[in-house]
Amino acid sequence: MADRRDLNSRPTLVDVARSAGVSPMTASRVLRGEQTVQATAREAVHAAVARLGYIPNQIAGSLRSSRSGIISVIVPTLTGSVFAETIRGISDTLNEFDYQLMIGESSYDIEREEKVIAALIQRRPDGIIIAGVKHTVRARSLLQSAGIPIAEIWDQTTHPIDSVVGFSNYSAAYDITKALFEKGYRSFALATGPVVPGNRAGERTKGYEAALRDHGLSPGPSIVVPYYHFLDRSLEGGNVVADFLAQNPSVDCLFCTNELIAIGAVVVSGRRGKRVPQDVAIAGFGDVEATSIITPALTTVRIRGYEMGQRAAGILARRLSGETAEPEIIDVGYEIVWRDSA
Amino acid sequence: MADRRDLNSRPTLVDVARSAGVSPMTASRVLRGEQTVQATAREAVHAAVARLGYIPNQIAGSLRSSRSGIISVIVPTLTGSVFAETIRGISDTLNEFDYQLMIGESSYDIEREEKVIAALIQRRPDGIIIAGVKHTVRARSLLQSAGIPIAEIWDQTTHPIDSVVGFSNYSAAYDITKALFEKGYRSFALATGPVVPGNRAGERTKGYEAALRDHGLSPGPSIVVPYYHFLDRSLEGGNVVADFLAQNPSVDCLFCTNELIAIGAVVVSGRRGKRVPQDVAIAGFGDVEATSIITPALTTVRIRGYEMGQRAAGILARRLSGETAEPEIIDVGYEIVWRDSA
DNA sequence: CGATTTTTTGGTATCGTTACCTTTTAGGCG
DNA sequence: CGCCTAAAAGGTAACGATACCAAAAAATCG
Repeated sequence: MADRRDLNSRPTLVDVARSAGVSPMTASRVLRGEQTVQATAREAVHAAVARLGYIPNQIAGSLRSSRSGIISVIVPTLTGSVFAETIRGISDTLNEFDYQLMIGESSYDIEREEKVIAALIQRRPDGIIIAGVKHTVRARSLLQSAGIPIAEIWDQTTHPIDSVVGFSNYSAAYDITKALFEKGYRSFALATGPVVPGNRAGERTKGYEAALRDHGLSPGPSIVVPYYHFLDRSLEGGNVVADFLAQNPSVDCLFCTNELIAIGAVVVSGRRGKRVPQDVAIAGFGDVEATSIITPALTTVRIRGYEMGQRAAGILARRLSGETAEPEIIDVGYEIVWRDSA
Repeated sequence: MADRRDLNSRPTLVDVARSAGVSPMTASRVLRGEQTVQATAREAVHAAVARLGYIPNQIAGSLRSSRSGIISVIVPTLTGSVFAETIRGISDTLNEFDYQLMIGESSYDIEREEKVIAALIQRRPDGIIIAGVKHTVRARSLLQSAGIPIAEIWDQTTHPIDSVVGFSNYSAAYDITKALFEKGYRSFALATGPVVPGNRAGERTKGYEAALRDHGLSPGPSIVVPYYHFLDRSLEGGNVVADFLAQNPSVDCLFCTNELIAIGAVVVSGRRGKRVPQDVAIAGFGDVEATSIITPALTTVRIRGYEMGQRAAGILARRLSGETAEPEIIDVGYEIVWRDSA
């Protein structure tokens, strides 16, 4: 006996309508929850749906209505909880509005980001949330001409594509560096992820350097940690930074532009017998959950990752429902959190 | 002046074809990389695409070809790195095959999981990867009748829906408990996430209890930590477990069915002056990155999360390319990792 | 109770691609 | 050089839903 599933494929809305004794349009209205259908017809349709095991084909619906119900999110990485928090914020908010999330990873590389954007736009998302404000020229133009609301997050910029929900990475780095100076540290060093002018690590580095300059210090030694070493099981990033500190024994305060680097540095330094903050103070940037479990606990800049996701998703949802029409620029700020490492 | 974007909307493949002086079918072939098009035509199409800024509408393509290029993934949570590793494995593998990821969160709730499955299936994914083997009846039937390859991961089962890539949570818990017994511990306690018969926490609990029984011990006291406290910034889960340990001072070995609970327990216990493992040994389950940064480092069961994602994605990709037709059952195993906490 | 308005329902065309089949063109060969 | 086969290009219809408009049914009213 032949396989049923191959012969008669999935039922369509037309099958449901026929089985319910109504027109396809009426069935469609019932399934979309329109309130203009008589109770009897409505029940007949629901019964037919159950009887046939009908599952709407949203691809067809999307094509006709040009609404896909998809929001695309592009983040540098899914590793670690830095952006996971943001994605949770987006996801929690979007669930209320029946949008689905489609996630792309740019791997901290704007060329790759461009490819990801191109791939995602072909799926005609109703909106895009993208981490960062630094993109390739073509990526910008792809986003701009997509004709959908865009929210750039995790940064501020004077030239937004559309809406922005972020904070000033420059100011945050400036402020914590200044605060560390005021606390008495004088010999600074920097550990950062790869710097490209305009990216987050770059902005933070500039803020750090400006704060030192404004207080009469020159930027101390610095080290770049590749992103895939930010925090791996082997603590390779931490080792690299600890080596760097060993080579620069006069440094009394290490600022890390990235929380995962700071965590690695604290843990490895501690294991090598360096006392934090007595021998060297360490400050981070980001305040992820893992920060709370290490000893000493990390002095850092708290970033509102979940909130940025939530608000960006809210902006898109409101734009898409027609509730608002204007782009929004939101600064969620940041907060310096003093703990034990500096 | 009216907004251009509203008047002349996006160019379509027909526009590209006209502009290139070929038929839509030829243009379509070029864009899909079919090798049966003459070089001159191919170049003309590419030129037209660039000229018009054409972006393919994959929704239309999907409808016609009934291939969406989407793989749906359903995980209990995006929080923490437990499933993030798996998602990375999936994402890395899928990128090679031009599939996009669509992620749903079930929040450790099979009723919610059912809703998520229903929502995702309407988008007609080409395959589904789902964490866990315990589903509602309707969820199972939805998955089964979807007519697409399914991979259940993170578990083993005697009644797979289709393919399975996992390990035996029961055996893993049994083995580590037995090993702890052999190390000399005699007074056990359990900290677990919510247990539902058949879920991962339940299987691990059963393995733990069976091992104790087989060695002549009765299961000691136990405590359930709600999943949203697994590891939050406030270490609430850790506090709850530390309180529990304080009330049960005779316990010499705590087994946690969840790595995040174990991390919280180790950190909070340490801060409260309890010596681990001298006063109480603690063992975890999962071996996430955060495990490597706490003191004492955690004795645990290493789970191959990344590998499970990779292999599940590989299975689907091979099924979809027609390379294989049969479901695969893969046991990726596990490994007991002795560190300092037990 | 008939005319008019309002509410429900239905018919038709269409979204933008690609499957499938046919026609045209190029290539191979005695 | 013509015939036959293979390769390339094109025409048409269809995927399954919904937008839009028209028709039918029900409700309202003088």
